[in-house]
Amino acid sequence: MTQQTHPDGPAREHAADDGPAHRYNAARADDIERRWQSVWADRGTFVQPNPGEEGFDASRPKFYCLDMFPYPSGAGLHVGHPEGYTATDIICRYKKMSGFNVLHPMGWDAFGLPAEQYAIQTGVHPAETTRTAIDNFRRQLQRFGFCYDWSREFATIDEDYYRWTQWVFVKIYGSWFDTDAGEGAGRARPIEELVEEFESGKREIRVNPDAAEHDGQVRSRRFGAWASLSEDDRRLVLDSYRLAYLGEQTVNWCPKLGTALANEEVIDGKSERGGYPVFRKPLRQWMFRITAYGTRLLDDLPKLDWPESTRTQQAEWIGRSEGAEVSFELVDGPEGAAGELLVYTTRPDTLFGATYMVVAPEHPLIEAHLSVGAPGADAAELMAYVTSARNRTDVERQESKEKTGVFTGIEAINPLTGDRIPVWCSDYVLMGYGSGAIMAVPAHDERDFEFARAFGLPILDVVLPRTEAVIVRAASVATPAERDDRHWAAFAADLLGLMMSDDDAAPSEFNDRFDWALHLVRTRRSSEQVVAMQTPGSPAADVPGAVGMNRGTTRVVWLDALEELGAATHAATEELFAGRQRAVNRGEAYAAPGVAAYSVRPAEGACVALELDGLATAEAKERATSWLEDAGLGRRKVNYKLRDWLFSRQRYWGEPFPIVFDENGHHHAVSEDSLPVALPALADYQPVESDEPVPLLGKATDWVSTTAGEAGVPGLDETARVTREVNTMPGWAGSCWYYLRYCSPGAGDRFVSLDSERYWMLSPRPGVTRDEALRSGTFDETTQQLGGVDLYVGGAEHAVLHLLYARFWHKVLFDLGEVSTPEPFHKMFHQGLITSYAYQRADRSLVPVDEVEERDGAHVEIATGEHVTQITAKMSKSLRNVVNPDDVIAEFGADTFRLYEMYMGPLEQSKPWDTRAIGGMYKFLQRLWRVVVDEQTGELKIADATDERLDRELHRAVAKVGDDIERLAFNTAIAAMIELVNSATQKLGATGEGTALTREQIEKLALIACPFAPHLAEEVWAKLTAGTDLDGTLASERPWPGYDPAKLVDDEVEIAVQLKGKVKARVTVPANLDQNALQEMVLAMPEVAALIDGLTVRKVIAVPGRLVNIVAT
RNA sequence: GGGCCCGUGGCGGAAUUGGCAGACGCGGCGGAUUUAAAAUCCGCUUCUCGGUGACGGGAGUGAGGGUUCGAGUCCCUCCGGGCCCACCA
Repeated sequence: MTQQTHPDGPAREHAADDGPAHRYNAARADDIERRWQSVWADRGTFVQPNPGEEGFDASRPKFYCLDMFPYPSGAGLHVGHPEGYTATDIICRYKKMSGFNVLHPMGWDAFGLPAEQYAIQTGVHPAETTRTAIDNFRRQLQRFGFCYDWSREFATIDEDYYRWTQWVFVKIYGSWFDTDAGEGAGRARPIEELVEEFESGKREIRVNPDAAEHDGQVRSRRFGAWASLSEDDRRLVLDSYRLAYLGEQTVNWCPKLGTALANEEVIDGKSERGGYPVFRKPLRQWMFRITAYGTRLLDDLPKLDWPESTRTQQAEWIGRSEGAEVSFELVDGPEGAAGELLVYTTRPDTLFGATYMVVAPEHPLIEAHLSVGAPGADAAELMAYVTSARNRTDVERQESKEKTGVFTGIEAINPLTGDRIPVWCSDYVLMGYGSGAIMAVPAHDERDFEFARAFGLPILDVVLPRTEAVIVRAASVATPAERDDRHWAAFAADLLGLMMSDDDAAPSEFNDRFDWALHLVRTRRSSEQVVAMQTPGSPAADVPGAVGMNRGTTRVVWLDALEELGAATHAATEELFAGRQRAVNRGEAYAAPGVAAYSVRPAEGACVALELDGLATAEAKERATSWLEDAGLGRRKVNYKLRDWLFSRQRYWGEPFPIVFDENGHHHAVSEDSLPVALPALADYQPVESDEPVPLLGKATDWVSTTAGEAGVPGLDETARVTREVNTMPGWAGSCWYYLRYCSPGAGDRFVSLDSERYWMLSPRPGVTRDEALRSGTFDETTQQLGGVDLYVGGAEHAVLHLLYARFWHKVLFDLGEVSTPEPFHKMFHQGLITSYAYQRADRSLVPVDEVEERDGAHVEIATGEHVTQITAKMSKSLRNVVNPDDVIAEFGADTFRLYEMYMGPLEQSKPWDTRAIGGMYKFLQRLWRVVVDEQTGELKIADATDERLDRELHRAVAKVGDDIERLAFNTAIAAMIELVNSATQKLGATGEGTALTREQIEKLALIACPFAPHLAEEVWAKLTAGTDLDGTLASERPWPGYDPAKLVDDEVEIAVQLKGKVKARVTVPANLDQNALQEMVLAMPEVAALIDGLTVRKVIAVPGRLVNIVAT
């Protein structure tokens, strides 16, 4: 007998059994669920009025709970969608029952590449396929009985919505980032204010020095009075400040998708969508100056209640680093080019060791140099290298980390050593970061080291590794006893351990720190920081006098030190004792006594001497930077990995830009009241696969070519010919602000109504009244919270995409006074992935689930009989383990589905789908039903008398379910209800015909079950209240039930009696005993006395309610 | 290569603050009911040793060590798995 075990195996028969007339089964569930869903819809149960609207209750606190709105695809909902949606549904229902005004909306993220790709495949217009998909998604979501306020539904493709998306773009376009405003952190201001500052002379007229799209030459240009400037010059300056600008930059170009992509959309050098190759290509595109917000996006992260991993990911993506920009003088630089090469470094302290320089293939210096024939280099070779680097995809660039490069023929001068150093060209330097050029310090940078080794460039040590530094120093101070062969290793290792510890008490200067460590080692004081190494068998234990740090570094330090001092280098140690010098690389020598972290060579020809000897890295960096600034050779600089956000796509299915170009090619924003710029209905939306961007909207020639009057461009003559921008916005645009629109989806005069936005987004926090929060502006100093959506649930895959983009838009809107909070999402939660079982052969290849069966408890591939191992994998078509929610609902009902997904495990964890386990939840609901409903008659089964034990369990369940919902632990909440129902079932007796719960108890049970299985709960509630005062009320509208705290504690508790930590007995004692009384009572008990008979009691630990631990020997 | 997270029965998981490990569910085994089956209800189900049995002994949260009266939980090392980032100077 074999058994199918794969998840989507044959339908389970028990789900469709006949049974008694009123049994809870799939047919009944279907009937109940559809009936209550239409009742909720008809009554508008989950319609939440806004402030000022009829039915709005201002006395209630608010709760804004947001789901990531889905991207409606043709495939319909998969089982991952309802996981997060059920979780928020439970919370919202609970919050509503607990007296909150709950905003819980749903809508559709409907513009974007996949819909367009799908349309191209099927030949059906994306507008049509998307609408069909939305209808299907809505039907599926409504079948779950989710408590969305459907009156707030919208799709990002609605003209009424994207009109405002375009409006936000115009706002950002019309803004600049004033780095001096906003208490030093910077703030967006309207561009008109910048013009005023230029006109009045308050601000020097020059190109924005932080603008990534301009090189140093443009940046250093000087301009005359504003009134005297040409239109082109004014635009050059203003555009360099605009937060949305047209910039020629090296971008990610994906020929297969026929569009450019943002950095965030490129993963491992391939497009996030489709996995197609991506090239670097200079293109003129719409960009957002998100880099201007780098500091604020980073600084506000710790104030958010977000998963640590997501905050870390964003912080790393923003990638702030502090360093210096250093100018290197070029020897015989190309004509016309500035005679300097600017680099960015985080280690200005290693400037002594810069033995060559590298520029990116796209660096302007190369272009200029080639244009004059690249003297000093093989011009053909250089040209070939630059060309091939450009034609390589990112994948190809990353495939081999082997360093390639060409000497440019140019030389520069190291300002500290005065050495002439060569300038190379290599693609390991990226044009997009820093200045696209580096000073190479091969001794202390792994990449520079590899490059230097590959091309035979000099390597010069300038930072003495800590370990070496300590050992060298130790050798110079060691007493004869310490130099004793047996003690030397221990002595040096102890010093190392202390030097490398992160102890706060340790001095920061290398020399002081060394003395501190030396003192501790010599006095052998067992302070809190220093504990003896007690590991038997460890190397330390064999070394006399060993002292180690009880820290993570101990063992590492030890092994390092022993290796350092062991067989390999013992001879070198001997040399140190002899006071001989230690050679390093090119024959440079460290001074023997007093050697510390740094070794400095005299700076031949340098104007000022830079002394770094003995400094720790942080201090050396600081001193080097100051020196550079004093010498006029560089400046302090903060850099970000974050690049400006490429915002245009050459595709059809997206929001058109509200931008036109006049006959001079100047861009103009469309006026607010001319919005929306409607997407033209293109019949031919086939993309053109090309090496050059061919925006599809170009095909709509009538639409593209229009007049200023037609397009609604203020400041131009009505009849002036203008051309529309033919790029479209990326799929992210609509999701950047949808959570705001939900606050007032119908608002016609504003993107969101002021009052609604303030109410739903600016939450009063615990201890702060709403009025106080409003008065204090936006930031709540007391709780350090920034307001925003109270709970946002969605996948972790958006950590650096949607969640970063939305924060950026929100901050701009905040700066402009359009929204009241600096952050959009206060609390973020990621639901885990729902995976599925799959099977793996011995060679790790995968087998689809339907080709595997279970024989004698082992999984076997049917075709070959080969044993396979069960693993978990992402659901995929090829593994044939995708589960369709519609099928599951048809077989068990939505309540069972909801319960099952919530019961699988912690919400944030990824969990495998197990079709067999669904039956468990189905049976639970059947039992719950049977406990209160007579399966023969359909009448309620109401007990006359309260069973005290059962009542305690009920109160406990009420308390636990409420607590567990608050902390999003739905699995344990459900377990508590199962336990209660199981107890009640037992009370029914063997025949199942008895009664278990009183009317009041059934009420409570129905109410706590309501957030989880709302349809079943309503049905029970309706039966219960028929003919009473509450007739016609809904369970969903009732308050969350209370419980009696007195019923949570028992009079007596069973505690464990431990003897030396081992449980030896269990005794029952009164629950209210304090520690002393408990100890006395337990020790006096005969069974305990027997335990300790003949032993001496050394110590007794009594923990009331838990245990008594007796230490006796 | 770097960062983050996780290892608990045959499986999913529970143990909220360092205090009786394995709640609850799946699967499995046994029983009641039934002409029979399904469904339902009840019981058992970490491993191991001893005992016909009620029961008793021992071990046990990836491995090893540490702190503690007491460790799944805290610290260290190692092993295994997952996720994210990845030439960012």
